[in-house]
Amino acid sequence: MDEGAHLSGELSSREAELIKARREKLNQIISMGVSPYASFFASPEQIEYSDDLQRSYSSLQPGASSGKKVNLAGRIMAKREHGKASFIDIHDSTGKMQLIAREDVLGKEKYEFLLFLDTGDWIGVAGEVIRSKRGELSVLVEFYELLSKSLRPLPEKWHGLRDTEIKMRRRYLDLLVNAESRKIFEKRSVIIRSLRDFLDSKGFLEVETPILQPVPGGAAAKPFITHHNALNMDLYLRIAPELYLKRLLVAGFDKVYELNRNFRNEGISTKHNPEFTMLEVYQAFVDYRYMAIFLEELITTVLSEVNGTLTIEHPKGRISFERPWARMTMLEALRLYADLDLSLEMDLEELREIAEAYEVEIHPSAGKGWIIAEIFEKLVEPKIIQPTIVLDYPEEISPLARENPNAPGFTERFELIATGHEIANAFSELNDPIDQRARFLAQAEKRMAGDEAAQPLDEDFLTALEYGMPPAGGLGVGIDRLVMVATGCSSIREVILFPQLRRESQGE
RNA sequence: GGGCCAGUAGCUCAGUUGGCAGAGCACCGGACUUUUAAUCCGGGUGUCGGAGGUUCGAUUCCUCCCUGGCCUACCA
Repeated sequence: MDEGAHLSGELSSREAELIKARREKLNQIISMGVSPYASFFASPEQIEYSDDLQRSYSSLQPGASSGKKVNLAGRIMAKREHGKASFIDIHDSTGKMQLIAREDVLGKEKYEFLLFLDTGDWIGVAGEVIRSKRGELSVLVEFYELLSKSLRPLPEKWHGLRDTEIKMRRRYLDLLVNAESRKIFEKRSVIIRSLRDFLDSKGFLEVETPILQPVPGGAAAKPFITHHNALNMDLYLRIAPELYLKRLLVAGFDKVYELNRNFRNEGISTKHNPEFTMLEVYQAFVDYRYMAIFLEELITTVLSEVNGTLTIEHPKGRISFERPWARMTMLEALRLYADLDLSLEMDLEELREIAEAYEVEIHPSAGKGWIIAEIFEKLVEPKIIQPTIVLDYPEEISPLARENPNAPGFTERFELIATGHEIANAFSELNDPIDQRARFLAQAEKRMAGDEAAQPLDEDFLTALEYGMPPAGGLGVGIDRLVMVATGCSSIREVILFPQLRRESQGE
């Protein structure tokens, strides 16, 4: 026995008793010759949804009968027994519908069997749409069929399921009883559909590139490693699809995107899940300034569609995504938010001291650009609550971005920061194969110096670049983060259906 | 990795300055033909996260462990 007993299958006596009672009912049902797991109830087009019924019969008066017979299927969520007439709430995917069961309609035997069923059981019913005397739209049950017997008790109906551990480990229970949780994932679906619609309407091609990559590139992160037996080679779960999408630019696709799952073998937190969803978009012949406008349009379109407004009530305050968003360079942001005047002209030592003074830890191999970015991330990023385009990231930490001709040592790169987090990242893509090789070699030096996340040289990618990649803007949007912003959630686990958790302890 | 907080019935939560463990919902039995957190009557179902320790006695105090949350670090 261990702390996870209630989750890991060993049962305390109370739970065992509840389950035992339901199993006994199950046996009783079987012995009556009734299938507890019927294969089907009706064809899909014959089954109504509860919210459709609510709309269609909105004018039906209390106490009135519609004369219309419908089929409905759902899960029993509540029973109110009143002797010879009872009320049963069932939930389908769209919401709740009340069933009215009457002994004089069903006959004694069928009536009693219906009430013998438990909350959690799935049933299909047929009957007339009526409105009860108290005004609740209902189906007067004339026929029903048990579709699936539930063998475990549901969480409480009024408070729902609060325990965050059970919510995440048994997300189906959370979604089953907590409408707010369901709403988050419905919104997530709307967001993703809206992103696709937007990109498709702009003529982008949706593509799929390898998740198993021989060289994990396109971002600075530690990868998961796996092995292909037949080829006898190690492969990496991608940390980003970037280098493959750029190969497609070389190929001549000038507008491509991939909604992709990335995998990074790093810490788990309220902002990090080992696998997360990213949208990457590449468009030829544009630069990062264009991508900033593109991003504004993309995000505002999606937010309007999902929320009907560009204002979001967030734990960190009211956020407005009205355009145009603030724009500033990283150095300007450091001046504005941290009152720090930094530049690449300063000595490395001086920058190190400033970092130390603000308790910003830096990697021993970090150069000036990296240190400036570190200071920005620790001191400034959390303070940027309203959407802000932060421009010109140091070249040292941007090995795939084009250098900014107006700001030596910096690149044409921006991130969208909001609610104190990075939401999106974009640059004018580096398409010079000679420069790209040099950047990779600089990364290799960092790797030698102990920076595990430094980007490895991808010879095959360089070969592609040598054939000629058109100038292009690239954009990555963290979809989980975007959903967090759109739904006002402050933990990434709330917007991922099955977030990664520690394995349940097996006990001692 | 470090700090703080939490874990009590199937669920949501009280509580015990160390002395037989509590409520609501759910569940079981009964009444009820219009309820909707139905109501009424009766029933408490538990290894108080786990293992040790202190004690006449530990769910309560101590130590360690497990799991989760928040903060922090890491994730440039």
